[in-house]
Amino acid sequence: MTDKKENILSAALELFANEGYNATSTSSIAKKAGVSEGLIFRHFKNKKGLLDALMEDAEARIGKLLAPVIFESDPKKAIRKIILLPFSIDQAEYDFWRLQFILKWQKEYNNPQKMKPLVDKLSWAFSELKYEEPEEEAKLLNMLIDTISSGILRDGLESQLPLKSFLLKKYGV
Amino acid sequence: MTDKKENILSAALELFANEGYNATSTSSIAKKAGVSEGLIFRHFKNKKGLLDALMEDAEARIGKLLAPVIFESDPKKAIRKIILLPFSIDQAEYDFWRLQFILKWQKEYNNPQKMKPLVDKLSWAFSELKYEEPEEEAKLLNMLIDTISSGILRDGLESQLPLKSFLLKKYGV
Amino acid sequence: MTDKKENILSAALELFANEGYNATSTSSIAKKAGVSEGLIFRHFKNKKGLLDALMEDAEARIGKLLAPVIFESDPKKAIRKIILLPFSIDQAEYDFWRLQFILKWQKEYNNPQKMKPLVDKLSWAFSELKYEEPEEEAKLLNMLIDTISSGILRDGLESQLPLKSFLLKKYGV
Amino acid sequence: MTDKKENILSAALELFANEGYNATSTSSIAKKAGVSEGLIFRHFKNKKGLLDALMEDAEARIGKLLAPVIFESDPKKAIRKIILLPFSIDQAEYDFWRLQFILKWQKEYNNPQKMKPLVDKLSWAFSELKYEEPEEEAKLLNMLIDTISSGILRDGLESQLPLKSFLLKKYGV
DNA sequence: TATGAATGAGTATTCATTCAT
DNA sequence: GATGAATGAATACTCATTCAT
Repeated sequence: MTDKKENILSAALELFANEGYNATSTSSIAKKAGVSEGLIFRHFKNKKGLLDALMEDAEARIGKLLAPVIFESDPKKAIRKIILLPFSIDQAEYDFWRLQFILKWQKEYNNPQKMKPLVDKLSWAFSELKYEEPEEEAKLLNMLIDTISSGILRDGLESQLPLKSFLLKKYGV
Repeated sequence: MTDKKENILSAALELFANEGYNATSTSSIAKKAGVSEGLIFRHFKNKKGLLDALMEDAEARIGKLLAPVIFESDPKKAIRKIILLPFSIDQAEYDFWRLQFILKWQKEYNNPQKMKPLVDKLSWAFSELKYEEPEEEAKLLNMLIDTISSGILRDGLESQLPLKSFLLKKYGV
Repeated sequence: MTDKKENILSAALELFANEGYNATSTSSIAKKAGVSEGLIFRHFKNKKGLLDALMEDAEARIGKLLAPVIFESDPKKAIRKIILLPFSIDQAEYDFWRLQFILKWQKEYNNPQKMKPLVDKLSWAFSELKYEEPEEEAKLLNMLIDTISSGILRDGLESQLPLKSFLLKKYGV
Repeated sequence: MTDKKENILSAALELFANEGYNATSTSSIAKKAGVSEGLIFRHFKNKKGLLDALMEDAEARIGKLLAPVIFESDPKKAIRKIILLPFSIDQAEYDFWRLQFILKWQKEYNNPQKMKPLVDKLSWAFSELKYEEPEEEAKLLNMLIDTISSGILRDGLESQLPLKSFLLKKYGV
């Protein structure tokens, strides 16, 4: 991938994540990326194609994020790692994750299955730990993770920090 | 408030909630409301003024929703009522609530304090019930309510229904 | 029809007829018409809609042109009038007719039937005059009219003038 | 001439003839020719240069077409051959001829003299056959040839076929 | 109050063309 | 000779907004 193409992608990510997809003009992307506006359309079919490219990246990134969790064989450690996930989001990736959350509200991009592996892992862990309704427990914790993440992305890490130790204690992990 | 003004407001609500604020043109609002485009600007300073009007409505509506909960004096019943809140959202108000959730991602409209009374009430209830860390418990449950609500608005009521009895049982209410 | 709408139509006619449809930009039309570019799209769905509006006008104009010929009951006089048609095109209507001829080469607008009434009239006239193959004669003369017209529109009236008396003599009218 | 250059020329011919010069983008030519867009500009100064190249070809082709007619020493046979010309256009050359006719409406390329040799030959033939006004007769027949040709190119060979024998009979050739 | 004509800045996208490789 | 990245101006069209009526 050429330099300029990457510039476009990262400029678009930043703008989409902070201004919203519709509020971001291709001209502003070009300006921020330091390229001509035309170049965007040589590399991507159209504005939506640019968003799609960003979202394909996403799948890979999500996989990479979840890997160390999925392969944890100790259920308690797994739960612990999962609880810690949102608190360890790299600031450099805030834009990326913000975009994911924003797009959940765009029908076309809302995919509740995206976090399936995580819920499955939690389900397994709670089952190992003899919880009565492991699946529901998993869904619940997953939801908390989700909301904490969005809280961090919107209001900053500190806003959610108190919940960290509280959750770890609550789940005894 | 005249008929036409109300038409504009409800057309705008529907479109903002489903297409997004930026993706909605004033001309599409006018068409859906059955009025001339000019009239929108007679009633509202500009497009943003229309959104603001919608959001002022919001505060009143939220108050009305929370009232029966806030005045509940039995802590268990209060928690129960709060858990049941998202499951009782009137379908006719989906658009309204969708818009609230979407706008959380727009810096200007993100106001984490909006649900403060609810968190306070939960805090009080958990305190009454001698929970060790009532404030954190309150935050947590509030978050769950939040995520369940957004799940319902995005994926439909049924998608979240299993959590209802599970939560009630979990909190023993 | 408002003034400005008419301005747009006549500017478009002039430009389409002289530069060609594709070579004419909506911005040049707006400039020539002395209106904002946006106004074009309020009055006409799009650039093609503007062309279509021009072409609807056309049908009426063609009708008006042919009327005095169609109702001529003397066959010789009919033929004479028809031969004289191209030589009497009002200079003010050159653009209009140029456009008709240019568009013949655009599949969508090529309609060989447009001049049907004229061919029919000629057919009748030659039949009255006991020509052996009146239909073929009609087609032939119609073709000559057509080519003379396009010659006049392209190279000016004088370029075709010698043919006038020659044709009248040839057909004895 | 290299393969690729020829590819470009024939792709351009096809597109110019069917979509029009302005409606044809250099990118579409490149795609159809199976070459890079840049190559077009290595072989031709610019888009117009490509059209010019096509038109230079034209002169040669017209010459080749007229040769057997010009050297016919029998006046009747000459007229016959000329009448038959449009009916013998090779289908493979339709695009080429369509382009000639379309460009007649573009001032820069309109050249009424292009068919001069043919008119001269007809003039000579009618003169030999003692027609009263051989020059006007020649112009007339040339016009018919012209219109028949354009009719064939637009509406197909069959549309003009009935005129063939009619004309031959009419001119007794 | 309500309309609808009108605007000018802005939109995504396409265009012909250049240039380093 | 040939490519493909890159450009900047132009394109058709949309937008929020104003204003005379």
